[in-house]
Amino acid sequence: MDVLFRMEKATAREIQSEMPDPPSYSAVRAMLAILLEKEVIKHEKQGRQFVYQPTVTRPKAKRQALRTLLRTFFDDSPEKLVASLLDPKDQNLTDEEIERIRRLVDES
Amino acid sequence: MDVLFRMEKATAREIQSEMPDPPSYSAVRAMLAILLEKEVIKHEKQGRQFVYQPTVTRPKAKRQALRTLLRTFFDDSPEKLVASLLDPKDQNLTDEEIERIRRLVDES
DNA sequence: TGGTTAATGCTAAAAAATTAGCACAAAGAA
DNA sequence: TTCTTTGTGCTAATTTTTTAGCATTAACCA
Repeated sequence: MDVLFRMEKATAREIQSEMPDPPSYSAVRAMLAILLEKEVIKHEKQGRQFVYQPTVTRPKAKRQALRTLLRTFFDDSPEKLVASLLDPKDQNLTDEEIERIRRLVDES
Repeated sequence: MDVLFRMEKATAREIQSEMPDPPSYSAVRAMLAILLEKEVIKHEKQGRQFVYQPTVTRPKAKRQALRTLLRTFFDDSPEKLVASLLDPKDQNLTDEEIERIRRLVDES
């Protein structure tokens, strides 16, 4: 699902190639069939092949992922998350990036 | 693993109770045995029962999770992540929280 | 056009995960 | 102490996932 959320749309082959420790092509297809059945993803025929994409919209998935991350690692504190972003131990932001973030926060 | 990262340590029973759509207690125990075998988690006896915890340190897992989130939903752009935090559509921060984030960014 | 490649539909087997449940032991309560 | 509760160690059965591989068909290319 991570691959699909990142790519938005992808074929079975593409999904497999983007997966870390990819299982066999058969396994990927079987999994996609399961996800289709659960209506977690949908597919549409594009020429000869199927293109898969998540059923949930990307913004919704994004909100959910953000919420889960906050809950799991940041005690539900957005501030702690930002602190992590700024911490050179966690991320490696350039001065320019930090400056852009500063402007962003100042504007709100 | 989300549960374990959030709780830091937990018994099989606790893990099960914190899981969304929890499987059977047997399944949880079986899964923990698999994770132990893969050395993804470790356990120590505490009185009569086992307390489980991830093998990877929390900071390391946190960094990894943050990187994955950035990659999956924010084009590897920390700025976009912060924008999402500030966007009332995504998160609902109080003015005070935003102010604290502003101070944080200004100080760095 | 004809041949090759590559995608899906299917099937069947193997591997892995999930489940229930029992024996045993330790902790706690009456 | 004795009884009850609760957690682990196991086992076995069921269910689910993973895998390989073949037939068929559509797209592509020389």
